[in-house]
Amino acid sequence: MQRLKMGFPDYIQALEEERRKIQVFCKELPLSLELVTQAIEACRQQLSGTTSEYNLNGQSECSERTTSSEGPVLEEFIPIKKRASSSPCCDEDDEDNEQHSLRQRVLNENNKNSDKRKSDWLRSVQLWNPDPPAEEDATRKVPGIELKRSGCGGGAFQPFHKEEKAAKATESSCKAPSLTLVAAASSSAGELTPEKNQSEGQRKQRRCWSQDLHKRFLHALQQLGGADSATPKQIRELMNVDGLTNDEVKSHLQKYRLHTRRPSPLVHNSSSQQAAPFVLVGNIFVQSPEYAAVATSTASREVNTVPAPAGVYAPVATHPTPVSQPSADSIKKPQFKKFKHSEHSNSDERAHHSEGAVHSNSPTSSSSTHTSASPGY
DNA sequence: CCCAGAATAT
DNA sequence: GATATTCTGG
Repeated sequence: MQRLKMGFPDYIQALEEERRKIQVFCKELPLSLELVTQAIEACRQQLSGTTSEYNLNGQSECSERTTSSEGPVLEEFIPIKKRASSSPCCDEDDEDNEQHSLRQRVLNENNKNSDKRKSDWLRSVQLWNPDPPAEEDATRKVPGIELKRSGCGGGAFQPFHKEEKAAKATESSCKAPSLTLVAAASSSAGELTPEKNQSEGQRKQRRCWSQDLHKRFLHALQQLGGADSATPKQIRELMNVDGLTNDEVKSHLQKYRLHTRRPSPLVHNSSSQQAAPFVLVGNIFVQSPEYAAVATSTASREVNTVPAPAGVYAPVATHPTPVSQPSADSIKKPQFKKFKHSEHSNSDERAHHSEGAVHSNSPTSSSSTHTSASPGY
């Protein structure tokens, strides 16, 4: 009950207030009245008797401070259901059976669920590649708790924020020191898992699509004229990443396309139509006021600036364009099989990304603007 | 048989 | 949800 939130005296007060209200209906709600009255009674007794006991707060042990380092408070959050899911990447230990959920884990430092709005499917792309079991990373091991490393992918989303990434020693699981957005750096060689010889038909090790990897992917995509016209093989070749397989690219491409087409067909509740972070003006995306307000600092307005450079992914803003209500499907259209990309009957076809137009971008400078070219990713 | 893409599985 | 693998069909 709220007892936890308000402390006894307050609780009693609340009860009394409640009783007052109920009293009006004592005819209709005799029992309720009775119950509340009893509750008040009970509370009072306890209050007088054992003062504390409930005392609320209930944060008892947050004890575990992340040892030294940061001083920041650690109240306020308490990861509710942090489930360190599988730990596929980085070392296939997998198999995490028991889970002592309770016990609040401290290490929330990395917990930044700031936004989440659809657009960035990419946000979830992990940062580094599997191989190095070597981490031991910064995350302090809290003595008693051993958080299952979620490896790369796990599900932990690593919001690599444009800024901050720099310092930040307390990275969470993934985040290998390397990588960090160091533009070229890693380059073709470094990455990739050499592929352990997993004899048998073991499932392949999960491939983690690091930022760099994804960049290459995007880059290749651009050169090929968009996700719709590029084929896995071509992409793989362009990416020139050693060890990368067609299937992996294919899979990634599939996901990419998926996220690209319809970011989030969800909640369009009547009343509060959420303002999309970006709006389409002419044929370019710009930040909508609402969002701009939040993100102001960076280049106030500037229409042509497409999505923040950081993201690398431009929020595709597939426009609602609610034409006659799609009613009950459109989400599933097994209908036509392979029409390849080419003819589009008026049927669905919501604002396709401007693939064709993209091309231009000079392959060489992947770093800089990069983003802009993305189809709308 | 190779490949792409969709559908499933994990 | 992200990847991997399997299923279809060209």
